[in-house]
Amino acid sequence: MRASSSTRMSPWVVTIRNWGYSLLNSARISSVDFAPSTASTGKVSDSDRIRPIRNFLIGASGWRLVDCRLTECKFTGKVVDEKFSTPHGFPVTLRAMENMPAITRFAPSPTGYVHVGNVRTAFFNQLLARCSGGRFILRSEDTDAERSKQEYLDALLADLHWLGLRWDEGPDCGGPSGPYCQSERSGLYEVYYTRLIDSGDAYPCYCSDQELKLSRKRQLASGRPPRYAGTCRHLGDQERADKAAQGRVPVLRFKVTAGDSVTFQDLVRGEQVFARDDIGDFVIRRADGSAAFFFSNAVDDALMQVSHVLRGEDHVANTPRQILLLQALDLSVPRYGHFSLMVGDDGAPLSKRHGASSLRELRLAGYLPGAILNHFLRLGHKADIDDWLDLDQMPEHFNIDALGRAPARYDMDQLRHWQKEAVMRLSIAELEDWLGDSGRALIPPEQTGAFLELVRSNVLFPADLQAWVDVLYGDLPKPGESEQEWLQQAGSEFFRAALAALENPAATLKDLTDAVKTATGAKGKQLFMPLRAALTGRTDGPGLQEMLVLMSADTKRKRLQEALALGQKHSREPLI
RNA sequence: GCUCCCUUCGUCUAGUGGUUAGGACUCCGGCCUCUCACGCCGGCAACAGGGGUUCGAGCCCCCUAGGGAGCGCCA
Repeated sequence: MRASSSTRMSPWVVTIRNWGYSLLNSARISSVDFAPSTASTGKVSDSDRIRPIRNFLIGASGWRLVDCRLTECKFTGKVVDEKFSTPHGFPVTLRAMENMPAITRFAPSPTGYVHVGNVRTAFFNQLLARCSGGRFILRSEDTDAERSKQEYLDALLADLHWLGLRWDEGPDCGGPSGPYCQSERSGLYEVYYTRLIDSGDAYPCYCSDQELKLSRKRQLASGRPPRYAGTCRHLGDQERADKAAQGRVPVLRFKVTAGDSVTFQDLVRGEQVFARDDIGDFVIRRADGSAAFFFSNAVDDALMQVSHVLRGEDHVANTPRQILLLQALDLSVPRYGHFSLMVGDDGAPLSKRHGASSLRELRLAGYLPGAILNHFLRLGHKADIDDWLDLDQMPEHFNIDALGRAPARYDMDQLRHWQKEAVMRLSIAELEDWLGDSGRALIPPEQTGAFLELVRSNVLFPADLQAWVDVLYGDLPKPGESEQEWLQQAGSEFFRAALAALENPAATLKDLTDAVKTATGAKGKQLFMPLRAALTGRTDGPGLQEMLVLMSADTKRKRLQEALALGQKHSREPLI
């Protein structure tokens, strides 16, 4: 969904909080809406936006104002602050944020089926792009030739597509900044390696795996954090030649020189400060010549003009490295935002034992895209409404400021709730897909629609639907305990009477109950439950009359006969 | 080991010094109803603990506990 910011001018919402000692003053002004009066003239300047609000505030002289913020915008753009004082001398800050299109990306490694945590990342990035009228890019980070597989990339694209996500640029659809697989971009990286080497920001490192491990161990043992010791930093040409002559193949390391700390404004966590001493020199090109994550990820973001990098918390500490790298290369630095990771229902990191951890598994289990999306929209993110949202409505309810900093538990109860909602919104055609060939074969075509409408509120997954197909058109499973109880309680007279009423194939539920009532005197639950149990094999489900209409006379007769047989076998026949 | 981050009902969360701490899911009760579900109405249920600061703390500061992340030729 694309919305240009000029046509999408919803009223600005101003929240005003008052401040004072008196309880009489403790009421809260909720919010005030301002329709931008100059919207029709096209471009609206910031001062035009702020003026009516300021006039209002000054007019509201009964209030002591501390802070007044414009919160209409969905994400942080250019921030315009205007400070002034009320007649009471309290300072007021107006903060207007100008909407800017965000170019976002999702950059997975195709080393397996896409994990639900990554799916949420992709989803949030798409929402951020859509809510600002920007672009969403999909980039495959397949630099690890060992683990990356084409089949996983195909599966990833298919699964995300199934979910309903759409990207404007990607490996399957191309785009202006291609190629979109890093394995095909190595040529592009050469110029940047060279630039870093020439500027002295990168150097070859000949340390072996063992040497590095040993060094790390030593540092750890002496209570210091494990960092690259800088062994190869100051190697002279001769030393390098010697190492090379020994057959050592160097990696390329980025040099993090001592200096001021690296600072950036995180979109969700606020200011982040990292001491340069805490960042060791890191590898940007492996011995086999392939690009390391820090490098290719950051360089590609810049080359693809990504404006906002929204990713999981696990990348926070990577960010200063990437910023340093981009600055050294004189490439543009995107805004970064790190939201909390998703954890299992026990608070531990998501893993196999928490059940479905890949999107593929959820899909196979029968979960619907809308259910997953509605759940994710509210996991670690506060949507401004609790009701169901269609995918195309979601961008306007996404807010980067509403992203959480605390880990969010992935809760199946909540997912099931959204699944229920999703099933209720399925079209008949979509429900029909759930039937499968075996189900379709059993149902008379003219009844399909009525059947699906009838049972949908009792269905969560395709298997449930299949069960109802069997109830109405197929064979019943062995009756459960509570069903048996009802059948035995009713006795044979009960079912003989029902069977007699079925002589008329068009007999309604009322016809049946009338006949049984007359014969046995049963009423209420004693009357209906045995009938339900006998005819459907279960004590729950849609309206019995509605089901009877769809069932064939044969089926009904057969089931009553079975109930009769069971009743005769088990019940104590009346002595008279 | 070191650095950083997080902690409000069982769960997802609202909350930016004065709130009867709000909503959603789950659960329970009621209505509807032949049953279950749907729907509607209602209920249970939380500020991790301890110290400060303040007239007043869920919100600010410190400590403790618990959880998470990072410190790779993984991404």
